[in-house]
Amino acid sequence: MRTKVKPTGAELEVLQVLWQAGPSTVRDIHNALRKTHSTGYTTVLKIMQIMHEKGLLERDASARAHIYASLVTKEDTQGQFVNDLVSKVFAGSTSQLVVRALSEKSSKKEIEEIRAVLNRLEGK
Amino acid sequence: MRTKVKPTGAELEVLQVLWQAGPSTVRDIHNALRKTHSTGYTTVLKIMQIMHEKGLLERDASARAHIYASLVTKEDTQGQFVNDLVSKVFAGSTSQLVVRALSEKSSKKEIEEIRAVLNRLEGK
DNA sequence: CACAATATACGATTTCACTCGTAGAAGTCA
DNA sequence: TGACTTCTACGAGTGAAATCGTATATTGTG
Repeated sequence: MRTKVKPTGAELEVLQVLWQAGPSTVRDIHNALRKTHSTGYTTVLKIMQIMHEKGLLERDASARAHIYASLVTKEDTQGQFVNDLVSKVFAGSTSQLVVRALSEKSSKKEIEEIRAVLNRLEGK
Repeated sequence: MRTKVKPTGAELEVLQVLWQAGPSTVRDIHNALRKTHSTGYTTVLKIMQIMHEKGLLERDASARAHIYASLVTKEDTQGQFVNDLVSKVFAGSTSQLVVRALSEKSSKKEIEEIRAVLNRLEGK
């Protein structure tokens, strides 16, 4: 059963860091995001608190600096976004999404990667 | 050159109707949306006025009931959403998006459709 | 012509995402 | 201990999206 909560843009960025770095403090996340963004510390704190309320993150509050961890996987979340896009923009057709994705950007390397995925799926 | 304005959710629904039905009045759009939604007439009107201001729609105001038409194509708009998703959720990797899309839903028919697209892109 | 129906225009409201400032608790260290 | 630093909690403000009510103009109809 998949989570019903779809992360917002800012929440997604927090999740990206957590997926990559594992359980982290607000300070950790803020430092990671600082490299590309200019959001204040308390902003990140607030977002993570809300994510905790929503059930996106779990929190270990035993230390002074709470440690947050993601409760949703990268795969599930990506799937959520894909399904949402397919239903809202592509009338439910996954293949239409793929067609559009391929005609937007299509390096030879990516096309080969995708062909390999297809072969794997069909081989079963 | 592609438009920079990304339609919102409600705006997208108006566009879907316009792409399918061609130039229409607010009444037309509202009737079409009524089947699945329960938004009031003036809500649709307001949204379309804003879309006109944003440059998403053109408007023929010569008759009393203005006739609106889309200024953006379905293909460009779909591409906008796909590119946005790829950059925000898939770290810029189109193939990762495709992989995820295929593992979410993958009927045999859709896989074949996608393979056909790949063949066309690669020049066979 | 007068009335009802229907159009646009405009503004107010609500909700949500995001932002940040400030207060106060809890550690750090000279 | 006292002065900093670094946490969390909390509330408030901003802006965008979406909603709808009301006013006013125009059209059609009896």
